Amino acid sequence: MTTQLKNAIKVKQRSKKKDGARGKRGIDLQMVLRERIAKQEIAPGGKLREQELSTEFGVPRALVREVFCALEQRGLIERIPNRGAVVVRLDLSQVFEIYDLREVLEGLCARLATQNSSPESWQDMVDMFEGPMEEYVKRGDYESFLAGYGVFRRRLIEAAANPVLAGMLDSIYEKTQAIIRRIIILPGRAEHGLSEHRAVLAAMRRGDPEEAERLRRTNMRSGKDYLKRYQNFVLFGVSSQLRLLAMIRADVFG
Amino acid sequence: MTTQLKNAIKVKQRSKKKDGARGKRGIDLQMVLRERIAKQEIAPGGKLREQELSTEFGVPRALVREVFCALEQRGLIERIPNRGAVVVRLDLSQVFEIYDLREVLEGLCARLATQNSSPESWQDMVDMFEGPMEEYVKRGDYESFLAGYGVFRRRLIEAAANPVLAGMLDSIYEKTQAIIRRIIILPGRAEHGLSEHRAVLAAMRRGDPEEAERLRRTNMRSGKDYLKRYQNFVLFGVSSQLRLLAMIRADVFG
DNA sequence: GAAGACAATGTTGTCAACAATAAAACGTTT
DNA sequence: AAACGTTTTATTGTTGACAACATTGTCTTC
Repeated sequence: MTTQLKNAIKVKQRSKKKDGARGKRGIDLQMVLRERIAKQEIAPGGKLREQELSTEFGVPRALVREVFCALEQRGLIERIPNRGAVVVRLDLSQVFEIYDLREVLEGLCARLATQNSSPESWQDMVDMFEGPMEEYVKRGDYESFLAGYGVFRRRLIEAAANPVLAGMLDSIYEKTQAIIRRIIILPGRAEHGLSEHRAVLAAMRRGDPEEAERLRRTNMRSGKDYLKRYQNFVLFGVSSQLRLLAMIRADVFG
Repeated sequence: MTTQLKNAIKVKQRSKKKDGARGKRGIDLQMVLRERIAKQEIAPGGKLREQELSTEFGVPRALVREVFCALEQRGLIERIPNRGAVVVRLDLSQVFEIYDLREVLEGLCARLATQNSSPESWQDMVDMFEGPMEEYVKRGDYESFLAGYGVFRRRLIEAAANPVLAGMLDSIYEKTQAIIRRIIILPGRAEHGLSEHRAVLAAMRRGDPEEAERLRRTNMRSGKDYLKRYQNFVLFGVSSQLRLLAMIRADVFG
């Protein structure tokens, strides 16, 4: 019976190095596909063929299949019986539903983050939103703005220290990423968002969790309102850019 | 090219009947396993062998594998490289994390449900919580109480009409189900819960979404507080029943 | 008698071939 | 020329065998 104990020890020692190495390829493939879907490199409704991906990435078809299973659970693709996998097409109502969810989840995230960390630790974020981010908005450099926002968001999630919450936020954020890129170019949205983020950060900087949650929620809700207002232009994309410009003029000058 | 059109029409006609029939076996297996895990028929840390399930249910091993993938995504099992799948073991901190989530999600659910339905439609629930449920609590019939609560909860989710929210609530509820069965037997918890549910229902009955959300959140939070108070007894189960009884006496008479 | 190497066993991961299905193309009939 | 049934093709779903791996038990050595 001593051998058993000994073996158990050996296992403990070995179990660490391999932990991360496993499904590596599978995770890689999943990440690539999630990115492609988020950036709409594969259009909504587009097909994903098993063999195609299998050969492209040099992984067994069974692995592609598993990745499909994971993506299906995340709600990014839909698998129909003998027809294969297609990227899900978000309709308007679903987007609003997701915004309702983001409202409460991001709110909770802000509250937890404020509770779990010292007020001073947010100073660098305050600085970022005072300086660089303001520049990005003025210049219309939305990519940099989004990148900065991404950093802020990840800091919040990390500080909240709630893995399940983190998973949920990830899974719905990637669904709306395509939409966000269209909202942010709307007239005044970036400026509005900037000041809202500053308000949230101010509450966090002074260590007020409840207020941070409340402000984050109104932030999300205003994003939803923007979407509601300009929904036609956001959803039907490039074809309506001209009409959008006309509407902006009417909105600003009218 | 007319043939193409014709075929397309044929497809539309046929596509309905088969939609639900597909992954039926897979979904079946998934449901069975989720139930077993929720009811702790498979203990936390227990192994799930692919071949074993494959033969037991008469399904191909690949299907078992897919189900495992889905369960892993839901966070019910964990798959380690070449060792197989084990039921995840919830530690205390995770349970509290999940309660934070339930607080905001069930709150949102109550708000949406109130917004989307007429106040009168909740009358039957009010009646249930006034009459039968009170009886169950008095008799200590916790199974019936839980069943009634389950009905209420499903009505809320259905009325909220937000599929993504529904999915999230399901996925975290089944994780806590085992815990809930231990909380409800705590001194005074069922009575407390009953009056809180009544308060939520009253707000819904008079069509006040914000108040319904607020009350539902305090309801969840009080559940969390109960858990925090009696955590030692809840987590370590039967072995501490005697100590629990002693504590109840101290709590009630002391 | 304990420590380490080594083979034995069972389980998962991978792969390739086959069957089932659905969409499309084709040909026939009216 | 349109409607219908049949065949063809492409793709997924399934099956079984095999390889890789981890764990356990045994054996040798000190």
